[in-house]
Formats: sequence, structure tokens, C-alpha cells
Amino acid sequence: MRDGSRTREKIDRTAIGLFVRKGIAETTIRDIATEAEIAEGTLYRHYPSKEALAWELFIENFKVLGQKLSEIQKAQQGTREKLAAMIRYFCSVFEKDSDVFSYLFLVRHQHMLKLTPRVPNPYLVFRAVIREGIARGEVPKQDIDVATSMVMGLTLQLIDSRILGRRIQQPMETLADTIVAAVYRVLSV
Amino acid sequence: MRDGSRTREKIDRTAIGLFVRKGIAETTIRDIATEAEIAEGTLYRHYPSKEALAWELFIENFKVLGQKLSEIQKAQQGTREKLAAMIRYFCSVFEKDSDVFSYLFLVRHQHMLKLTPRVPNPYLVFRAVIREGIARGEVPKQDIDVATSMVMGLTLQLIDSRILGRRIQQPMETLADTIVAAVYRVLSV
Amino acid sequence: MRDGSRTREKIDRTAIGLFVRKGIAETTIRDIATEAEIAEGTLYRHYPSKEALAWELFIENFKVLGQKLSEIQKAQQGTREKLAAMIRYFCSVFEKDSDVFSYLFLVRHQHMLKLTPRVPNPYLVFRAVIREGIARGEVPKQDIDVATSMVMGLTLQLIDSRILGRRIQQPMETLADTIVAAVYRVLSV
Amino acid sequence: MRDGSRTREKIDRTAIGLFVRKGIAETTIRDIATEAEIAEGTLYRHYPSKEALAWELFIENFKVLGQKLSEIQKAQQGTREKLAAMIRYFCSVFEKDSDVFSYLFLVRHQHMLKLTPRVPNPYLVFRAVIREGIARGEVPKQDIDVATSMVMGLTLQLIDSRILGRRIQQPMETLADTIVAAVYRVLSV
DNA sequence: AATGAATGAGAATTCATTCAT
DNA sequence: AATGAATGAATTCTCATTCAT
Repeated sequence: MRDGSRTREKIDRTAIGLFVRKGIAETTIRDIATEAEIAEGTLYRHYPSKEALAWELFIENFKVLGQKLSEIQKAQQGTREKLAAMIRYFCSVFEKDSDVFSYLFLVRHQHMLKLTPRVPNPYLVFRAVIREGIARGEVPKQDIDVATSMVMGLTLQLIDSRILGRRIQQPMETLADTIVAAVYRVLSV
Repeated sequence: MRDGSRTREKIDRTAIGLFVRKGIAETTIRDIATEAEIAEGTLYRHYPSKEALAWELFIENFKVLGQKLSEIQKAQQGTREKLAAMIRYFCSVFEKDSDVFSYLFLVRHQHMLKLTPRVPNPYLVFRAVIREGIARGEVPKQDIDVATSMVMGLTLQLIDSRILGRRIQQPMETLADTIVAAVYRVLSV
Repeated sequence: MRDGSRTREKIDRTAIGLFVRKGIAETTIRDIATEAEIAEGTLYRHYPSKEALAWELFIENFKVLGQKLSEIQKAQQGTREKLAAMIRYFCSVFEKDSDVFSYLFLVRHQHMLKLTPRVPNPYLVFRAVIREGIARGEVPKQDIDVATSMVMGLTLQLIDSRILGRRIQQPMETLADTIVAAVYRVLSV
Repeated sequence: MRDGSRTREKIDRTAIGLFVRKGIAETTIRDIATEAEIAEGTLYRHYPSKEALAWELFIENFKVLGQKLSEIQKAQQGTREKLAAMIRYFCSVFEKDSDVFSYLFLVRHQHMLKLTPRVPNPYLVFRAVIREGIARGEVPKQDIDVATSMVMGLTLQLIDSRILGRRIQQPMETLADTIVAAVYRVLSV
């Protein structure tokens, strides 16, 4: 049991790193096994297939992100505070574990359609907060999905530029306040 | 003599469609050949490899988009008009040729690092316009790259939601004015 | 008719050169067409297939070599003179058209078994001369095929070293007398 | 764990046999796999490509032959004994493992230019012995490379005729003494 | 006669997965 | 649980040959 979970963590970390750097299709089981210093067959003790590995790594981290956002949101009172806390969390997650965040970010299109409404979902958390803000009168009335997309766009595109590492080089945490301010200007119609 | 340009166009259109729908790695040469109604070998008279095909389809369309944006921007006087025209163009391109636009959108991370500064680049066109707006005093002073990322984020995330086709269903062109207004609020610091 | 034979000669020369330099299997029709400055389809006006091309180039030149050797041999009286003239001819052919000679030399194994006894054959000419020399008492009695192989080996291995161009660098014609002398010592049992 | 050395030997033996019988280009991976009773993919666990397989089979056996000749030569005192032992060894190798010998013989031209001076090389061993023989006064003074080529030609052409199997049918070992005698007559200027 | 685009059978190679140890 | 040799289906790519112009 000790060994088992150690090995699995090594697989997870290695796989996410390679998936982000080379892409899933371009990463072979052998690549993962070599970098994780295990045998190829060993991977199959922990995951039934490469596809399952990619999916699990996505869905587990996606869920956790959704849950965390949900908790963070609940801990705040006003809409502005909720959004601010969520965006700050997004930024801090990226800085703390940029591989995991980048993985979620880069492969989300491939998996999005497989998501059930049950799965805790960052987009839906943002959406709920904005919807509630409108209901409470803290945010002007507007199309909720358009607003949610724009709010997320402000955040994600900065992270995107940061991942590409070309333009944005400051830590995302530094930018959180800027984003929050922009989000509020956008939402004020 | 038979002229290959017809064949090439068929390959291009088919490949982009499949790449967007299934992903590049998941699309086989046979898939493309079958759907384009050509022989597998024929593809190799037009592109030396699948990888080259994916790259050419990216870079050619990427360049054209950059060039078009550049022309559109030049045709306008004020910063607001420039940004408005560019965003409207983005939206209209997506509606008119959503496969090409989606392809650029979805694979840009894989190719971005291979771009030379010489290649006409949508991001850089936006950046130049915003920079000029600041210089002219039409836009408040602020970090140019942060501003550019946020402006693009507003637009791209809406398109993203549109591609996933779940939340945003209205045509992008309808949203252009909403985006432009939001962009201006964001830029007003 | 003018054009036809010109084209054919260009094909022949180009093909032999490429076959010797790269090997037959490694030379493509496109290689030949490009270097001969013709279209790929044009080659098929002159030869029904690549295999036929390789074979014709072999057998035509092989026959000519056999015939020439036969004539040369007949023009001489004594066995020694016959052998000397033949070896000199071998050497001079190599110097004058080393691609053709190398081609015959390098691919002979692939084709040898397809030869009919009717085809004029250098080995058989040498063999006949040696056999006659023994019959006439000009050469000591010995196994004819062993003797013929050794005589040809003396000549061919020098040409081989010359083709590889590493050790033997003087023109083969310079070596002819040395070879003839060695041949005679070998045959003298 | 299964040990791959058995499999590798089977690949080697099968491949050499097919390469000699059909030619390298004409032998497919499938041919080898089928005859060796392995899967096609298995071959690639042992060699990275067909080309690498052909090269390794050449260079490994070439080296061994060079080394053996070198040892054999050292074990003898006089030049005549050295040459005799080497030629006898050549003949016996051909009889014992005619596929390996034929392979070296038939493909040497394709590989010769890739050889580094470091690789133990049969030609160079013969050359060294002849050079030493001249230095010692046991062989008349003469051009060393011409002499070496002729000595090897005597042996190799007989083997060549034997491979083609048409004229020479007696075992090479029977011919060794004949060759040695001829070699000596050739060298005696 | 010549062209070169198109064909498609066949080859090499890859790699997720299995399985004997 | 772990290993890594073996598998074989699937994929990319090659290239001799055909054929419309």
C-alpha cells in the first residue's frame, strides 16, 4: 500500500508534466514509464489504459477545482468578494501547480462534452455567483452566460499568455487585483 | 495535364474539418483521404507529412488572419473604431468559416512557440492598436500586455463557449457590440 | 526519332550512374526522371518497368563486353597474347566508362542465374581461352574453372579496390601488365 | 522475465539467410518475422530499423572476421604460413557458415565507405602480413596494395564462383592448398 | 512522345497492451 | 506489485505505375 500510492503519484505527476509539454497523443506509455522510473507494465496496475489515465487526471483535478471554488465562494458574503476570492484562487492554483492547471486548461475541449451536470464545474460555479449577484441586485441585469464567459475570459487569457510565457511574466497572483477590477467594470454593463 | 489545386483545396477543407472535430492525432490519413475522396498517396503529393499538413494549415490561416486584422485596423481612425472593427471581424470570420477559426483557436498552443516575429500575428496587431491608443491618450495608461490579453480574452472565451456550443448559441456577430462595450470598460482602467 | 533516342540515352546514362551510386532499390523512378530532366511517365515510353530497365542495362552491356572479349581473343594467336589483350581490354573499359563497368560488376550476382548459355559471357570467353591453352599445351593441365576463377579474380579484385577508390589509385591501364604477369605465374601451376 | 537473446539470435540468423537469398531490399520485415516465427514488432525491440539490422549484421561479423584473421596470423611464424593459415580460415568459414560469409561478401560495397580505420578489417590484416613479408625479405618487393588485392582476388573469386554454385562445386577447403600455391606464385613477382 | 497528377498496394514503423517470469 | 519482452493491429509513408491532358 505504501509502495502502491507512491508509484501512482509518480505516474500522475510525470504523466501530467509530459501531457502538458508534449501533448497526450505524443506522449507514449514508455515515455511516462521511463521518466517515472517504473516498468511499462506497472502503469497498468494503476490505470486500465492510457485513455483512462488522461481522463482520470482531468476529471479528478477538474472536480477538485470546482469544489474548491464552490467552498471559497460560500465563505464570502457579497458578489464582489465571492468573485475576487475565486479569481485569486484561480491565480494561486496556477502558480502553485502550473502543470495541473495547464493540463486542465489545455485539454478541456476534449473532455468537456463528456462532463455530466453532476460534476462540480468551475464554469457553473462562476455562473451561479453571477446569477445570484444579478438576483440580489448587486450586478446589473444581463445575459448570464455571456457575462460568465467574459469574466472567465479575462482570467483565462492572462493565464494563457502566462503559459506561453512570452508576454506576461509576472506571477499571476500579482495580477489578481487587476483582473478583479476589470471583471467588475465588465459586469457593470 | 491535371491541375492539382482543386485536389489541394479539398484536402485542406477536409483536413481542417476533421482536425477540429476529432483532433489531429485522432484523425488518420485514411480518414482525410476517404472524406476528401482521394487516394492516400495523393495527399503526399501536396504535403510531405501529416505533421506538415497540420502546420501549414495553421500557419497559412494564421498569417491571413493577422494580415486581415492589420488592414482592417488601418482603415479606421480612432482606437475605439479600430478595436470595434477588429472584434467584429473576428466574430464574422468565426461565423463564416468556423472550422478554420476553431482550428486556429484549438491548436494555437502547439504551434505558438514556433512562430517567428516576422509572421503577421493577431495578438500583435491588437497589442499595437492598444499601445497606440495609449500613446494617443485615447486609452488610459496601463500594462500593454495585460490589457491586450484581457481584451482578447473577452472575445475568445465567448467564441470558446460558442464552439463548445453549450451556453452561447446566438451568432457571434450579434455579440460583437456587447464585446466592444465590455472591452472599452475594461480598458478604461 | 531523334528525340526518342536522345531521351533514351539520357535515361540509360542517368540510371546507371544512380544505380551504381545508390543501388537499384534505393534509386527511385523520380530520381532518374529528375536527374535526366524528363517526366516520370516518359521513362515508361522506353522501358516497361524499372526492373526491365535494370535488366536491360545489365544484359546489353554484359553481352557487348562478352562479344568484344570474344573478338579480341580471336584477333590474337597465342594463349598468352589472348589473355593479355583481354585483360587490357577489361582495364581500358573500366577507365573509359567506369559506371557501366561498375554496374556490371556490382549487380552481376542478381542477374547471373537468369543468363542463358546463349548470351556472350566474359567468364566463358576466359574459360574457353584457358581451356584451349591447355589443349594446345601452352598452359599446364589443371582444373579449368578453378583456373578461370583465379585469373578473373586477379583482375576483378583490383578493379574492386579501384572502385572503392581507397587503395588503388593508379589508372587500371597502368596495372594491366602487372596483372598479365601474375596471371601467367598463376596458370603455370 | 523472458530473456531476449534467443529471439535476437533467431532474428539474426533468419535475416542473414534471407538477405543473402533475396537481397536486402527484396526482404521485408514480414518475411523475416514470419520465418523467424516472431511478431513484426518484436524485431524493433532488437533493432531500431531494417537498415540498422543490415548494418549491424555486417559490421559485427566483419569485425569478428578481421579479429580472427588477426589472431590466426599472429599464431604463425613465417609469411607463407601466415597466408596459408588465413586463406584456410577464409575457406573454412565459408563452408561452416556460408550465409554469414556470403552476406559479408555480397554487401561489402554498400558499407565499405562507412568503415572507420578502427574496425578490424580483413583486407588490412592481409595487407599487414604482406607488408611484413616484404620487410622481412620473405616476399619480393612490390606495390603492397596491388599485391594484397591480387591475393584476395584469388581467394574471393573462387568463393564467388562457389556462391553462384555453377562452376566450382567442390568444398572450398579442398581448394585452400591450390589457392595458397597460386598466391605464392603471384607474390614471387 | 511527353507530362506530372493521381493511384493504391505494400512496406516500415509505432505503440498500447498483454503476459510469462 | 513489478518487470520488460513480445505482440499485432493500426498508422504513416513510399513509390512503381497509370492515365488524362
